[in-house]
Amino acid sequence: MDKFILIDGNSIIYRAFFAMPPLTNSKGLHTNAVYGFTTMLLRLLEEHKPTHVMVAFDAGKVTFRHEGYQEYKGGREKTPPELSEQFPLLKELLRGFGIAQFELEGFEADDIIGTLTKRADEAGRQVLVVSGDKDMLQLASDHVHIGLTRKGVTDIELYDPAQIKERYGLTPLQIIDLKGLMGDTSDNIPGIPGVGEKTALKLLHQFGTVEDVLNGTAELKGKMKEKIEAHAEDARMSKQLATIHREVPLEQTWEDMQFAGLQEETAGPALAKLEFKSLLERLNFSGKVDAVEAVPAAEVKSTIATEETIEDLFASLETIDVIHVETHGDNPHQAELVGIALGSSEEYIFLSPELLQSKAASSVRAWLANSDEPKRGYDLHRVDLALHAHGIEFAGAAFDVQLAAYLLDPTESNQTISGLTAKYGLPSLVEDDTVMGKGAKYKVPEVEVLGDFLCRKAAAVAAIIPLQEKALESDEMNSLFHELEMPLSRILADMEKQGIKANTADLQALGHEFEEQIGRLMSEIYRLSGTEFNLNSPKQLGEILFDRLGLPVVKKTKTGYSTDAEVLEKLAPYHEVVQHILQYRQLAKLQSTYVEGLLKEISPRDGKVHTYYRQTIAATGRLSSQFPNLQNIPIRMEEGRKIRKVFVPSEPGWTILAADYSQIELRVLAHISDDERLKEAFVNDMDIHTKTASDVFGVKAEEVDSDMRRSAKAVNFGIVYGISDYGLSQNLNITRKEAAQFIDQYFEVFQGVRRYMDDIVREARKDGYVKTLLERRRYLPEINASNFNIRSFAERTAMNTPIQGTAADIIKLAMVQMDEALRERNLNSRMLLQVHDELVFEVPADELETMKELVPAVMEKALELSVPLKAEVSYGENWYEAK
DNA sequence: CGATTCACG
DNA sequence: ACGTACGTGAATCGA
Repeated sequence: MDKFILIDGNSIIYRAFFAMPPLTNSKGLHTNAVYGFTTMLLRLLEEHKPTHVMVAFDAGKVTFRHEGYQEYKGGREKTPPELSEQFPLLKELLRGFGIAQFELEGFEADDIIGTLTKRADEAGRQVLVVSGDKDMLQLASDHVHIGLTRKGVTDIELYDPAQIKERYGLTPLQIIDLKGLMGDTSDNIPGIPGVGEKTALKLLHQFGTVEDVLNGTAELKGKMKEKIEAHAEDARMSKQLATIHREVPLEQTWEDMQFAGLQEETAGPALAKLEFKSLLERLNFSGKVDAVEAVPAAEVKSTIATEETIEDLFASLETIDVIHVETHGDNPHQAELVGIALGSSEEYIFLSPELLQSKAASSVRAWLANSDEPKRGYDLHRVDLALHAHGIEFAGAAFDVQLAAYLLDPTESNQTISGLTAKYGLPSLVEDDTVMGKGAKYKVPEVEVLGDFLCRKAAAVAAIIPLQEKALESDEMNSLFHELEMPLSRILADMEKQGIKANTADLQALGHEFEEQIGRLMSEIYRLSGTEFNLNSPKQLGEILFDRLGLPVVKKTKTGYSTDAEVLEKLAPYHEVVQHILQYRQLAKLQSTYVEGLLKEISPRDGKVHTYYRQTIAATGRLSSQFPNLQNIPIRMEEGRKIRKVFVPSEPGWTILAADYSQIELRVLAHISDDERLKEAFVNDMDIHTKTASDVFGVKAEEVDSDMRRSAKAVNFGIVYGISDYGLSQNLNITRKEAAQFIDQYFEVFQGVRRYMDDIVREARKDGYVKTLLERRRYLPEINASNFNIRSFAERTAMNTPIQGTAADIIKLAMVQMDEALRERNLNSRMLLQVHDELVFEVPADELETMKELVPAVMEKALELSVPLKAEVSYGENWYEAK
């Protein structure tokens, strides 16, 4: 016999949300309510083995109930965004489960269920209704049983008419009268004030219905009588509101609810996507996305090559397009090679580093170096550098799984191969740590284990690729990936291998200068504070300044007194020592990070520093630089700027040439906001801060003084960062109110910018992500957070990311085009560094004139915007001179 | 290993 | 009322 289960979706997900502790997936999406719902659902399916299941949802904001009573559900708190974002997740999961979902514009879930149960009564079908709402009891009959959640969601109490009688002494229909008298605060149904469940039950036992109670008030006396007579109309209306509508125009039929049991192929991926690992296990589902495409780990064929077998093995592989090179060590220029696996789909061979270096593997090395042999793998940029460091050339990177993962979600922190197999529901991979250990315990296992492990990694990469290709296609990032990031990855590797020459002797000399000054400052500070202590310890410094010297506390940190530069500036007038501490801090930073730090990074082999650009870190699409960081070499302060003198050309007679974009972020903003005033400023190549000041303060450009320009500059920065009055007030040291006025005036003038800021936040709320001009995306799961701070942060990010990210897109384009231009013209000049809006080259004397024109020209036409891009070029004997 | 500070765009 | 400007990496201290 058929068994039907009808679930009140809204009611249950609400219950689940408040019953479950907070739970978020790796993307930051809340999943606790869906989780609670799912556990309840699975239990129902197991216990009742239904043949038909349906989940009903409310649809539309205004229901017919509002027509008679505007305040219906009025007092109710707005659905928390942490819950709202779970509705789409639940609906997708139900699709994966093959469970019908009904909704009807203008009606609530209980009306749909009311209608279906009436039909069930008429047709004699056995139905179970599941809800968290007691109102549902009014639907009970011999055919219709009601399951109400009890504490939490998985515990369900079943009611038939007999049990309702036992519990309340009422018939199912009298449940409506009960609510008519009591009301319901959660739905803003008034009822009769002062009448709770006890009184209402007594009245109903005595009279029967609301109408009978109202007609029979003569039999009552005292306060009770007065209250009921005064609120008779409320009671009638409340009863009406509590009555479930049982005749809605529902087109779906019983057939539409058929449930054939959970299918692993669809339910598994749905659960995997939500990261409900415990439920996958409970159901014994692997959670793989597609049984056909997935490579069962057990089927990977791995062969360990030896000097004797490598030639034959290599030749016997039909196609080789996947490689996995395992390296060890953070700095790819110094990384050890652990092993290499190559092959395709399910068949791989493994080579030890020794074998790869040996004469026997020369054809493998030739294949690696051949750019016409496309290679797909994980973090090929690192592979390229690590192999290069061991004298093995690498070319032909065609698909980098890490880079694709970064584009698909640049904030994903676990972009490892095993993280990706989990994300895509592929057969799981043993963690690196498990096989090799980590930190001091790191140990390469014996070759059989290692070879098998690396071949499995390669097979996992092969399985991930088609899924990423699909995702890149649907997110419209094919061109960004294949035409920008992949080519750039090779260019970065070239720049890093090339390196930039650093003059060790000059750097050491500078270090001696700093050393001397630091020594003087230290003794002076100790003398003035009357004691010796560890100046590098903010904790000890705080004790000296605030406890011993009694200076006023300006700001505190989580752990104690704050002693940062901003605080010290404010303390300077109180005590002579503070100025010295500021100077000490500055020099100590230069000494430890830029002199000592840089000296450690100069390669003894070629006297150069080889940084490593990370292409998959910054959430906005920027690069970052490590070992050493060459994107934060001092420039703002003269003492620090001297560090730049040690960066020199690597060939005698050559020149360092640098070109930087002028105001690229504000130009990007002018383009994407389409603000007429801002565009006009750039079309006419005006000084943007002066222009902003003159517009905002309403004075002529000539009348803008340095203070006004400074304020305007701060506002422009604020705009790019996603402005807030608080941030601006901090920066300009003015009150929040004044800052707010500034911002208002700015938006009054630059109305297109205001519109952009409003639109982009709205877009982020709607889509859950923002995009750059080249379709790079960044998800902002916190854009709907209820916490003000968290939400505000996401809103500023929504405003800033398209600007910073598009600027990053543009300079990356310029780098790819610059690389082509150098090749086309057979130039020997080399691109060495990128510093977000600046490119640094070394240029032979006979190419200087060409490069002075070429570099800015390429940068300026990298991407056409509605305003011109401007690049300014300079050159000299070292990086300091190229200013 | 987290917190603090500070260098850059 | 809420209390942060956006994006990074490196050095140092101290639990």
